[in-house]
Amino acid sequence: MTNETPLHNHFIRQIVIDDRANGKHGGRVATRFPPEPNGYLHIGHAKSICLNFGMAQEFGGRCNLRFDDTNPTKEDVEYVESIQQDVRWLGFEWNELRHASDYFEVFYQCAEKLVGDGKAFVCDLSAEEVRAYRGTLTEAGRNSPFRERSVEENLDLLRRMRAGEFADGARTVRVKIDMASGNINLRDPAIYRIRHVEHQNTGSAWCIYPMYDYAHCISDAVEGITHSLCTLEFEDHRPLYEWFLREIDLPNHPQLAATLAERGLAAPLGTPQQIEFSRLNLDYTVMSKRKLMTLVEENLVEGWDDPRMPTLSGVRRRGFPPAAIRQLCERVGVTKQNSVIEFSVLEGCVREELDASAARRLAVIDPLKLVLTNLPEGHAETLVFSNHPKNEAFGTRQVPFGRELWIEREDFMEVPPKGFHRLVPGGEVRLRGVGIVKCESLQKDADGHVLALQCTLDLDTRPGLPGAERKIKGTIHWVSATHAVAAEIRLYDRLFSVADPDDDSDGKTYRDHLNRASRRVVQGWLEPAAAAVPAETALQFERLGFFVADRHDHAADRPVFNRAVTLRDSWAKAGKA
RNA sequence: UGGGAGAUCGUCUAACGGUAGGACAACGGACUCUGACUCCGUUUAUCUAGGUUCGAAUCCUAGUCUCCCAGCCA
Repeated sequence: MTNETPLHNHFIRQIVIDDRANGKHGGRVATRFPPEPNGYLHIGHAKSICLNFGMAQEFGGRCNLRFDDTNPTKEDVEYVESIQQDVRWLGFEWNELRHASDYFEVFYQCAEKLVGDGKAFVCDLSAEEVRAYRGTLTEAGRNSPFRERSVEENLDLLRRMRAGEFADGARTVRVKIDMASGNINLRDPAIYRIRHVEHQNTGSAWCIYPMYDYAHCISDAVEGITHSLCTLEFEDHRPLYEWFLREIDLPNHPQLAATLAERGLAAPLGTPQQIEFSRLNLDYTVMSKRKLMTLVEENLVEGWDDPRMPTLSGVRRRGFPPAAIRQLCERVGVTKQNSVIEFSVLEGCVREELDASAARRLAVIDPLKLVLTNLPEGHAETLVFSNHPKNEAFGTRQVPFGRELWIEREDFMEVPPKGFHRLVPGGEVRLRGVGIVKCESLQKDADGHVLALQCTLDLDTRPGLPGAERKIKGTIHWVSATHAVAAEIRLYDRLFSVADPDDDSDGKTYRDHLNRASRRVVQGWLEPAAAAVPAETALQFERLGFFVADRHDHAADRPVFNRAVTLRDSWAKAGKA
């Protein structure tokens, strides 16, 4: 079975181990997974989920799911629902479900403190003016002309902002740090903006909304998070994260969070530490929410859960098991190096997991008729097949067999290349579980297209007979033509034709690199026991690949299967097929 | 000509002054009633240049390259 124990230690685990050894945070470990509900989760998020929930699990700690919903103009309940579903599907359960918006009152109280302490001010500059005052990467900025307003005036303005007296964008609340800092995040960043819009969680209770940098650290502190794990791009936000925590000093000012207790929300105030790690990127795919959103909105794919999408709902529908995604995250490790993982690593994880967990079935996706001429007309029998070659616990099943069969068209060649182990005119091959057949003759249409093969079955080679031991180089799969169930088979390939679709240096964008052949739908034939399976069951169709009964469209009387991944095929790879 | 971060096989990732190891990929072979799985083997790496040291991926110096930051996004 799949081994999910750590391959090796990583720097974040080491930090946690050291912190516990030093008694930091009283030895507690508390993490959180903080998605913004503005899109669907993707494989990149899976790394963060596995890390955050994994560290908490490993050290007997807690991990919250927290929606970072501080910008109502971009967020939607559709996303908060899908995110919960995806986290659970991946195999994790949160300690508590929180929203940053649960803390809006706390953020506001903290803002009044900052204003009262002379650390924050209300700024009347427009967005363009702020940009002009900010300076550039190499030039210092200038102080806002409103920076020296009195505490009284700032407090009055802040309260009137909250009360809704001002128009969107008319004012912001900013903290006073250093307009000359080399770190632009420290040039008096805004902590509140005015937006008269409904919020998916708080309705119309607020018209001022906090900014990420301000809200995130306070949220972490309020939840008693010990290790706040985030991606590399937040590295130069860390000084700001620490500035807020230091200036607000929640542990020594618990009254700022007093409203939480009234609402029954535990608030074990602490001082969290932000630690950054690199994102998970995959080649032949895009991972930015904006681009994924575009693919969906412009119908370049069939929704967020299109099996070609790197979204968790997409890979789920594709048939990738959650254990494979977890294994991927384990295999890629946790470091601060930017990296792009080869898609084959993911496929390897999927094959490894499915090889162990998927039952075997027979199916033909590109049928060619084969008639066993030495069996009587109407011959019918039922064979017993093992469901898994290495695991008897999977049991056996009955497979109907008859005189007329479907085999895979590519398993027959009139003029075979060297090394072809399958069926050729006058040649022999083993029919899986049946015996050795010899191709005696064939029919073609006017175009030379092969219509059917006439073969004879060597009765001495049926299973159980001594003749069955006869060595033969090839074994092919088949399905009884009279019993086969027609199925829609969806064959997927990578969505993009280039390794780095994000690279637009040649003037082309990711849209120009969409793989037109990434989805192919064919009609195939299944043995009855393959069709009968419930939706979302993963199966190996022998010699073809791993397939999953489509979550939404599959029904036993109208089967629909998605190909998750092909089997490794050293024959095709040799360029012979 | 600002600030922050990172450079180890093709790709990820170990080694914390003492034999550069593992995984995936690739290639070759064994096995096989799945050309699968499994097993065995092979190829390939310390960004550069100096220095310290018996010994450097690791420490020092100077470079080079890559990534991130100028939202009232997260």
